[in-house]
Amino acid sequence: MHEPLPGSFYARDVVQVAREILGKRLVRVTAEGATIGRIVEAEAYLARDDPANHAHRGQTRRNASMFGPPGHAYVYAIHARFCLNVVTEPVGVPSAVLVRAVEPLDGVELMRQRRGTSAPLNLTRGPARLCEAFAIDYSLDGWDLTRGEELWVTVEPNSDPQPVQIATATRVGVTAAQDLPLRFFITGNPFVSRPPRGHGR
DNA sequence: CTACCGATTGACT
DNA sequence: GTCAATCGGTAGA
Repeated sequence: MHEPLPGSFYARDVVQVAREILGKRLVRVTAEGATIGRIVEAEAYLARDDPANHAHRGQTRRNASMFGPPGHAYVYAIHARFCLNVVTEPVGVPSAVLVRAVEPLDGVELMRQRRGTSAPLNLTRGPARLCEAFAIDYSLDGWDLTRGEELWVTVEPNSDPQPVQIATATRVGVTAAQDLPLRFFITGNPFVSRPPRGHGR
């Protein structure tokens, strides 16, 4: 139970991984305890022809993890907050999936303490919020998610007989390649960070 | 060294 | 809906 997904899950096309990681569980274990959440929203960053990818202009110290093995974490900071990606595709191909939101399943009280708020929707809805709730920072950049220790992704037990319904939209916040349909989320899940562009009244 | 700026969030009108 | 705090990464002088 809570077996980590193998490297072969990540060593595939980044869009396929971004879609299939939806509905999986993100597990984080520290001395404080465990937190678990269902991944409900993710974005793909392509190795080629994607100017929104941090690796678009080549390898730097920051994005080095994206050039490493699939199934490792790429953690970066933006606006003084952390975001979590999982590295995909073979070594040397800098693609990754940004985990944008999870639905809290276990360890909710610990998430509340770390976030300093009790409103459920504010705990893990958004890439930097979920990192704070799960105590994810630079110390986990490059971490091997296939080890099944400290931080990993696992298949949800008692999977729904019906597969999750996936919607597609444009990525959030990017200023380059704004029109690429590379954001994926579970339709109707309230923990998705924001409705697709053009939604609402 | 300085200047610019972003894969965000939370406060505010 | 709008807007600015925030700070490390990157590029350039």
